[in-house]
Amino acid sequence: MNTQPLKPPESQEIDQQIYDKIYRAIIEQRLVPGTKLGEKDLATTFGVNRSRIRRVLLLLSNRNVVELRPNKGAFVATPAPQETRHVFEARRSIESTIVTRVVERVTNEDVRRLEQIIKEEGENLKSGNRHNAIRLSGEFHLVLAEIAGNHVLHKFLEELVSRTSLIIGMYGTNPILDYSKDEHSEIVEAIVARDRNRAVELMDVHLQRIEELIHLPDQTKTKVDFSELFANL
Amino acid sequence: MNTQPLKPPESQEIDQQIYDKIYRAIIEQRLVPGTKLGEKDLATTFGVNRSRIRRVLLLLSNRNVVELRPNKGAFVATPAPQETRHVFEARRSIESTIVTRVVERVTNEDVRRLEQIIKEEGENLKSGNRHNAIRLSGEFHLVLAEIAGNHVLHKFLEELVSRTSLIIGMYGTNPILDYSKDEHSEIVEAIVARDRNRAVELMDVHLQRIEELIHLPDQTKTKVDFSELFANL
DNA sequence: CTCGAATCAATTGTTCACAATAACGATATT
DNA sequence: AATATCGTTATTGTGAACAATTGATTCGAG
Repeated sequence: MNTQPLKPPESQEIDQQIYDKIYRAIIEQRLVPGTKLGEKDLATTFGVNRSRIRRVLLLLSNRNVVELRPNKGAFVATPAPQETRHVFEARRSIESTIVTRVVERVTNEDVRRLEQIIKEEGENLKSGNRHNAIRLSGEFHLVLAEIAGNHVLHKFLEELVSRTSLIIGMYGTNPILDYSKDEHSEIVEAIVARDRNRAVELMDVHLQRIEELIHLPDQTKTKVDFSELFANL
Repeated sequence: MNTQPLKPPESQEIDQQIYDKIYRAIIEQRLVPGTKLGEKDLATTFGVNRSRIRRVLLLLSNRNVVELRPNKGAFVATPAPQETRHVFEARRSIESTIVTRVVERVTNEDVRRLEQIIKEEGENLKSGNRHNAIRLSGEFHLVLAEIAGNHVLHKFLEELVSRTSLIIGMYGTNPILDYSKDEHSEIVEAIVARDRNRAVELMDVHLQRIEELIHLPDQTKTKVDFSELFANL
């Protein structure tokens, strides 16, 4: 299958491959928030020049997956607790539109694809393969965006899903994934039934439930403002 | 006012300034879609190294404001006609949420700010300063996003507004700007009256009207698929 | 022993020269 | 006259050397 000519990969494609690998490692939580991403290390492991890595890290930071601290290097992003509200509000806004379009456009083939993902979600969860389970639970939402047929919303949701994954990695509680599979099933049911209102409502509730299971850190511990604290001492 | 120490600007800030200047020139339609952005030219005009320009152009392309064609260089993005639907659907989705939040949170100070923008819109339109009028009509929407207080949605809308500007630059018809000022006024009225439904509806209609005034090119002329055309000849 | 300064190693950031590619134009060929 | 071929020039892309910054360690003074 297409062995002989083997055109040399375009420079852009190499970048994309490296980008995807780092991106995936992060959203699968193989790389936890705060992990340092040294340029030299990455360059040697991917067998490329350092400048290529820098370019990829710049783009990842532009999508809030990586944090670039000047003169310190790149780190897996550590989203602030306050971002949670914003990310989930944005998701509810965008995914409500997506679900609406999906109900209008979905084909039998699409439904099969969604059900396949849900099935794999269950399998990976049961077998304890958390990395795959996490990725698949995000994948479900992204496939919906694909079916909706709006590239712009798809791209936005991609960013939101990855940020959600980081937030869960930092503040998430365990059972978040446990219910996802069933809730995804319900959503697909409503879609198949062409019940727009129910599908949108279920998606909304689904996202709300996840947000509620995020355990924001105790403000008293983390958000100490020293300048104010020591002002009168 | 803070003249003496004059700390040397951080490297990141220089990048940001250059980014902003190019970005602004594009959304104000001083640089029309398709214009070539030569690295050397930009580097000399901004008095910086070429690598800095490359970095900025990479980020601009990542936001769909600039198009990077390999080995050819950077060009002001030329959005495809099909993108129009996607961009406007995304805008309606996001801005409906934004308006909802604004109705809940708006202060008198905010209202004054919005009215100021609308006033300037009118002035610049009347005096024929199209560049400023364009920027301000986008600014109105971005200030709403600010008032809504959601950084994520604000960032998304920033990208959508700039893409809208490019689309209008390519396919827009003249009277698009003429009604904007009045429609913005109506929206603010509804916001002040805390009438959520009306505000959302007005925003929706406003965006729909703009989309309708975009004159997509005649498919018969542009979208000639030669491979299909000559298949049986 | 504690604190602080100085040195050193490692990493990030910048610059610049060179390689690769595309664009252009002139000349040659049919 | 239209097209092809070749060489020249200009522009983009890459890599490696160099500079700057961080932070870790050592050493010495109090």
